[in-house]
Amino acid sequence: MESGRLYFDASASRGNNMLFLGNTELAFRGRSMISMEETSKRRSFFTSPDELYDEEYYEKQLPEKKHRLSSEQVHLLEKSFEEENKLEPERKTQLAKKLGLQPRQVAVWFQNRRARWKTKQLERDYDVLKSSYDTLLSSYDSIMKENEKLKSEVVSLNEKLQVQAKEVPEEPLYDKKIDPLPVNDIAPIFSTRVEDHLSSGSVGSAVLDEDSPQMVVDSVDSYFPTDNYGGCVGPAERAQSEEEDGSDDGRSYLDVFVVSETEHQNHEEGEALGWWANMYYVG
DNA sequence: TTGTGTTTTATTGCCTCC
DNA sequence: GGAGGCAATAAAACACAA
Repeated sequence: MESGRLYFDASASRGNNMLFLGNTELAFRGRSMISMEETSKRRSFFTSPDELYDEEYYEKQLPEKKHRLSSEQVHLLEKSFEEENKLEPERKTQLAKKLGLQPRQVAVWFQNRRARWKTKQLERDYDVLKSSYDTLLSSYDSIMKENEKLKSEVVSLNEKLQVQAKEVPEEPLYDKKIDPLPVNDIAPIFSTRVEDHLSSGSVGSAVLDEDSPQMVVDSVDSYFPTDNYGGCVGPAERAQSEEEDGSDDGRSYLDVFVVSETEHQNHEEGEALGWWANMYYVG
C-alpha cells in the first residue's frame, strides 16, 4: 500500500461503493480513488460523514482520479501473470496483500492484461498468416512461370517427335502404332497428381483450382519401355524433401512413377510398367 | 504550453457456470 | 442468484510533437 492513499472500491460488489485506507474499509460514497494530497487540497481528510454523504459537495469537489500502479507493482503483477493468466480467489487475495492493493484492483488489472494479451496475440496471428500467405503467393508465381516454360518445352518436343515419326517410320525406340501424347492430355495428368498431394499434404488446407500451383517435372529417369510410353502418372510411391536429400533450393521433391493405362493393366500380371519422374514444388 | 494520440485503470452490462 | 469472465467504453495519466 502506498502510504497516504485512499482507495475507493466500487468494486466489492458493483455499485456498493466503499472507501479503503490500506485494507481498512471506511464508510464512503462516491466513484473514484483520491490521493491524500489531492484530498487535503480540497478538504480536510476528516470530513464529517454528513459532508461525505453530501452528493452535491462530493461531485463538485472530487473529480475522478485514477491511480497508476508503481513499477514494482506492475512488475510483480506481470510476473504473476506469466505464471498463470487466470486469477483464482486465493491468489488474488495474496497478491492484493503483497501489493497493497484491493483484490478488485488486482482482478481488474488481470482482466485488462488478458485483453491486452489477446490483442497482441491477434496481431501475432495476423503476422504469421500474412507471411505464410506471401510465401505461398511467391512460390505460386514461380511455379506458374516454370509451368509455362515446361508446357512450351513439351509442345516443341512433341513437334520434334512428330517430325521424327514421319522421317523415320521404323524407329525402334517407340511403337509406331502409338501417337505422341498431345500436350493437352499431359498437362491434366500432372496437375491432377499435384492436387492429390497438396490437399492432403503439409500445406494444410490448400484448396486448389485450375489456377492453383502445379507440380513441375524436374527430370525423367531412364526407365522407358521399349514398345510403349506413358499415359498416366501412377501413385507417388516415395516422396522426399530437401531436408532428406540435403539440397536446399527451396524445392520439395517427389518421385512419381509414370505409367500408361494399358500398362497399368499389365502391372496386375507383374510386368514392369513405366518410369520414375522426379518432380518438385518450388517453395 | 497545448493539442493530440496512446496507454492504463476502472466501470458497466451481459453472459455463463455452479 | 451470486461470482467471475469478457467486450465495450470512459476517462485519467502519460508521451510527444509543434
